[in-house]
Amino acid sequence: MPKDRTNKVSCSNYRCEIEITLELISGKWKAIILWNLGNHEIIRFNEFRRIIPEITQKMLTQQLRSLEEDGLINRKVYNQIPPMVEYSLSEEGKKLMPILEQMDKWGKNYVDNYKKTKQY
Amino acid sequence: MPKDRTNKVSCSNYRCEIEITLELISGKWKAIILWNLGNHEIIRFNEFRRIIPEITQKMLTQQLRSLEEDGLINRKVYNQIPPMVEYSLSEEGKKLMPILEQMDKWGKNYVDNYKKTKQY
DNA sequence: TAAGGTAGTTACAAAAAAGAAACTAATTAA
DNA sequence: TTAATTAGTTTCTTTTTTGTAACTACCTTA
Repeated sequence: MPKDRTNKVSCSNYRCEIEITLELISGKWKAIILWNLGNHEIIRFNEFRRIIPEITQKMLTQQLRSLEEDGLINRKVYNQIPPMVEYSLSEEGKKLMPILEQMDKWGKNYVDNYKKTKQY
Repeated sequence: MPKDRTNKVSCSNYRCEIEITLELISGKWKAIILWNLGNHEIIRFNEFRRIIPEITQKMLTQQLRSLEEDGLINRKVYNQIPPMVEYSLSEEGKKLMPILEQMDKWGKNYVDNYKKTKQY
């Protein structure tokens, strides 16, 4: 009869806020968007399209709106023609950057260790 | 004419290993699986099913295999009847734990700041 | 007068992820 | 001999995510 090792976990039940955090930055584009905002301070809509050429307008709008709704980025609209909209990290968004940096480091190290056996 | 702020980003092009890291832990179950392994050392297949009751057998196998293939967890099979299979974090997987911890902390703080306005 | 730049929206289609339910094999215990 | 336990597999369906392509409005420049 196996010992029960499922005693204590450091979050309520077995779930935790990792899932929330992960959800906010998951998907094909959100992390790239946040990361670029972390490095550029302010990025406009079409600047994003130049920085991330593969993203479609639809996905870009969708992801930006979602990030805004979640309070990770700010959207500042200048009421002028031609339109000008500036995106930037919110305070909460800025607090995410150390995590993204760690993920970047971990990923680089992982690729170094595994590039012999796996392809990306 | 707007200034071009898209000069330097701290990874090749605009993409970076964040995407790789994120891919490895994304999905509905992987982070929970890793987090629990970080807290329990060893977990058997059916133990996982008790810890995470909502997961189906199919998803559990699928995610465990994927994590194993990516080198984040170890799968140790004891050739006996009834079968016994022990899952644990690999060295690379262990290195992920500080990131998950930070994500947990960030998420908790985020929920504190935003629970007034948003529901989860 | 037509093209180009701004920041989008809309409808539809394809692909990927997740879930439901039934099935497997070997052994032991009742 | 029937049920329970282990660790899964398989097929099919639903849901979610992502992509394609065309369209909008307003103004400036050629």
